[in-house]
Amino acid sequence: MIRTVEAPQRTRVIKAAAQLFAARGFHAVSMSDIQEAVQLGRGALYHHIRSKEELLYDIIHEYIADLVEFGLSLSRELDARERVQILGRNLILKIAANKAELSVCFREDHALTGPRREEVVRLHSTYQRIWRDALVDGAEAGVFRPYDPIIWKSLVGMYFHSFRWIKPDGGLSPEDVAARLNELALQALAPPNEIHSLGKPAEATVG
Amino acid sequence: MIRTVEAPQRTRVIKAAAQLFAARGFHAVSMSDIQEAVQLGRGALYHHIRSKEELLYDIIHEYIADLVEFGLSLSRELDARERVQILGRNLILKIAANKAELSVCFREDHALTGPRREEVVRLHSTYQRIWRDALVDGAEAGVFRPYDPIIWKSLVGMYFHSFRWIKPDGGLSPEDVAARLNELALQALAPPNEIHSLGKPAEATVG
DNA sequence: ACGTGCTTTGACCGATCAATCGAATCTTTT
DNA sequence: AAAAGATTCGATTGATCGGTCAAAGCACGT
Repeated sequence: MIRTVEAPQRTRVIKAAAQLFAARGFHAVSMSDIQEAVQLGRGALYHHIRSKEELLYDIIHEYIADLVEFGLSLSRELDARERVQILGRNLILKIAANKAELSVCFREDHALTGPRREEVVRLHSTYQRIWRDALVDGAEAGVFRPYDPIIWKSLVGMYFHSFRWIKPDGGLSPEDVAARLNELALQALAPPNEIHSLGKPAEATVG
Repeated sequence: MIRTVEAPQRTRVIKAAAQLFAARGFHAVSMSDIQEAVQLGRGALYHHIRSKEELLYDIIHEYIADLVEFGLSLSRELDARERVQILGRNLILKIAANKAELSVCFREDHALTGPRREEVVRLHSTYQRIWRDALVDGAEAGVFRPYDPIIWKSLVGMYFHSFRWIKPDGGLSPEDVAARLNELALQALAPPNEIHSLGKPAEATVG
């Protein structure tokens, strides 16, 4: 058989597993399901991964680490409103582009145990702190309402939750979805009883 | 042994199962775990329930049906802003009062199969439609920005997501949490470039 | 004392789980 | 062509899964 530059098996396994985990949940997917999806024997499958849980860890870690990396690369010099828009746009585009993987990130993280779980929890809170910093800075600059942890959790949750209903190839492009969510968030964040133009949509690129 | 009016075993089983399902996820909890939690033998446990999945269904159905019932009881004559506040308050209070059960409602519904799954999906979309109607009515009345399904999904998702971080007995009372979320939502919903007083917090009681 | 009906027990069932292993096969290098 | 390394296979392991069953325990009315 002619070997084209097809994706290495390990990548195939990870991608197939992510789809299955997202659709049915980690514990509802058996290794036999995965082996059937990638058309490999039992031994071949375990030649590419160490265990079922590590397979889950690899999926989750890769994508959360990616979000964190992007967030940390943002300069705190930027206007808080712009920062929120850039963060929001990046998050929504990532979710739309890798729906299964990020669904797993947000829904199946509790299936991890021990050090793997701790590491993911750490990354998760690091990412949320990035958002929190933007809200705090914006409050101090007077462009956002006073910082409130409830608002913080709610707003981030609103973005996160989009993995449940986003249709990557639906009528509305992910760019549009991100823009509308950002507009909603910025209006919600504005100091009460104050009008201010919402500022042009962020033009920053997403890694 | 003196038989006081202790909760019937079935209720104990359902409550314990809800805690376990919420903490670890449906498929990660074995019947042995539940039997250990309620201190019953295998047979006694199955004397009170029909199957593991029906146990999950009972938990989910009861609480979603409760939300739907409350929502349907709301008169469409009410001002849309007030309706959103009443719906939001009811939802948050229910989540705070029954965190485990509602976490299961929102996170473990995909573990159901067949007709049970369909029924829960039906209830779920009925409840979301109640919210949608409020947004549509508010838009027509001019008190909300034009209706947009993305805003609809995002707002409802924001309320839903609170089950992840709410602490029922934390420093902030569920009433306060609901009030703040409602204020955030109403400001987000207001027509852009318009000031208007947000209206007094709803005083309606919650069933 | 006796029977009746609800509740509990724990051994037990077949199915399925994640993971292992030695051997076979294919690819690449020498 | 021969050796070396990477990849695949599928039978197999022991543990655990959800669920069943016949028999026993128990409270209570008669």
